[in-house]
Amino acid sequence: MPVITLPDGSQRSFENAVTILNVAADIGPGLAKSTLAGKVDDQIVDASYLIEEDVRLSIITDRDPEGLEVIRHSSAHLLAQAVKELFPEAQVTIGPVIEDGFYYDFAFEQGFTPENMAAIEKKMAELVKADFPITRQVMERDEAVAFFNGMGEKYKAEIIASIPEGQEIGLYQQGDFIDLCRGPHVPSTGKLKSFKLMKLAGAYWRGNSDNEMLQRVYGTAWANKKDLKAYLHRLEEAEKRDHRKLAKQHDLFHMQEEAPGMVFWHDKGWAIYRTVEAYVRSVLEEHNYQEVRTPQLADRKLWEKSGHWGKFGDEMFTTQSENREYAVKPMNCPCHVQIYNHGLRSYRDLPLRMAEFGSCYRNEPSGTLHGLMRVRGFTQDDAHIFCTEGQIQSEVGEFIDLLYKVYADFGFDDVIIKLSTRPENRVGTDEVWDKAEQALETALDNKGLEWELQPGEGAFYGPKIEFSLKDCLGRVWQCGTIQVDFSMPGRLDAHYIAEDGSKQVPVMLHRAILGSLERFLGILIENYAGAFPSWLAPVQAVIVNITDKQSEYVTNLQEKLQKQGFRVKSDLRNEKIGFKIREHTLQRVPFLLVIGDKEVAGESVAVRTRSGEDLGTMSVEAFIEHLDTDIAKKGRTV
RNA sequence: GCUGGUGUAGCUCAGUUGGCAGAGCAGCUGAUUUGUAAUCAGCAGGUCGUAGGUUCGACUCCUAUCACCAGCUCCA
Repeated sequence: MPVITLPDGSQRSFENAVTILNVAADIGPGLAKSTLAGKVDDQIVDASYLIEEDVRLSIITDRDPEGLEVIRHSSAHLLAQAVKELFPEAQVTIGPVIEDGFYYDFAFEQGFTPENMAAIEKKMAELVKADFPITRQVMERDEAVAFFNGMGEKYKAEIIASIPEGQEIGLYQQGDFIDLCRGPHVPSTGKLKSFKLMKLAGAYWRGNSDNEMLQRVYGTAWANKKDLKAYLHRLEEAEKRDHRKLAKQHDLFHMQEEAPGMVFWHDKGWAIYRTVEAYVRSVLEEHNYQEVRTPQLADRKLWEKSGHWGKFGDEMFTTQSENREYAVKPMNCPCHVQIYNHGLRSYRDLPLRMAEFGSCYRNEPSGTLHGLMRVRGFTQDDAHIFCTEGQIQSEVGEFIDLLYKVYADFGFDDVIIKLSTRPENRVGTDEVWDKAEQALETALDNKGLEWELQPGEGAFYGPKIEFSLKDCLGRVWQCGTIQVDFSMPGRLDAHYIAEDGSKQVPVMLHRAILGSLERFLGILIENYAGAFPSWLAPVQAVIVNITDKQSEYVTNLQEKLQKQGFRVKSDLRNEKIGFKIREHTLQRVPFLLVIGDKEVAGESVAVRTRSGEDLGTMSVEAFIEHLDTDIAKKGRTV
């Protein structure tokens, strides 16, 4: 005689065991109709789940986040059912829920075409209309393996075979389609109404590139048509912020076939780049970094000694001259050690912070190139801190503070932090790794930051913290990093004389705040959708005349502002004022200074912002003050 | 690198069954001297990514290749 406690604290008791659907029906027919699943003592289960004891229960409908998750999960199954009906020879594998949707991987030799996708989507709609009940049954593991093998579903059988022995296997059936699944699912296919197949892609079986490639179908699914439409609209809006699109519209940079993965910066894009670089340089000076410059090419022997050749040789560009083989530098660290090694270092010199806007080239696989985000030629705001083991903790702490200050200046506060720890293949003793990992972890925790652990993802020489930002479509790109390195200083013979006169090997911290300037600019462009705050804007103001009569005043004013260091252009074209305003507003110039006879007479400017706001007529000095204040704010939102 | 898709004017995109390569915007020329998001008229603009092939004839069909796009793998 179960007593069921509902979220509002009310209780219902039943004579016999009841399903969640029964309880919902007992509360009201409307609720029963919209019931998708239930949460029994914090565990999400099917609506058909039989309650036999006293429990706490929440009914889950499409209004609950958990309900949406169930919808997406069931949508993946619906997709699989549709595929199996249209292409019986395709084998099912896995179909998880992801952000905003789901996907399902199929083993299907001939591959799907876009036309197939349309047919599959149509079939899914038919299956929804048929409203098949979705039922759960349980099998023993070995029985389930035999069952799926019997159907020719060898991938499913393989998945089940990897589940620990003796465990029960949950199977879900809808129509003739049966799939292994931990569930839960919606009660029937008719509950799935707002979905859309989005894209088709290859994906390796079990995420391993040594395995065969499966066909992955991505879809999105929502509680209702309105949410689906809103999502598609959101996607469209996000795509308008794509930095590659904005680069064309705002004439920032371009790339072309002859130099894949390399950037041709146009003057407006380069103006932003230069501002960013100058800003970072000033920050480095404030924080006692020395700036250096090292060669683009170095003899292969250096890279062999540093370990790069052995591990990353495939991704290095090489060239030769007079029987010597050179490699274009993919990283700056070996070169920085060469500067460190020039002369005898004392413990008094440590920590020694050596920075470079290091121009690097890496021959990245063609399929990984992506606008400014993943390129072959890039510049890092790289630095290496040579220090003692005892200094690691404070150096890492200081770096994190610095990074957050810089990110805030650029208007970023949503930073994704990951800590990657010791991989299987590594150098150094466990004690040293313990210390290094502990140092990074403690530094993060001391700042009260939230971070995700990535076990085994560290570099072979030491653990690392990654700081990532998202692009317009929510894709995550690593920007900043700090890595502890116990290996390279020793390999490259770096030493210092300790307090007791002994010769010691320093620890090296690899660190970058922005990461690659190219990638960071890509993120910046998308973050601001091309409307840069005035400290970054390639053109901070455009002066426009109403008629030819004001040309001289405009030219003089432009010169005056340029002399004060502002990036100012004038537009003297014989066009109507509305036309000019439209053009410069679309170019997202922060301020437009309109000059007519009145302004000439009053030695003033009429100021209009790119958002269409009219700041009125003011003296030139007042505008300069306004612009100065705006620039000083940088990208900070508070 | 792998799977799928896409490549036509500076940009955004049409181009039927294989039969003379199109539009809008931008550009140029002229008129217009204009007060806060598009003034009007005219003129130009192309080896249809590249290389082969099929065909009387290829932007269109086939093969290869390069680049780009989405995803996977990778990312020191």
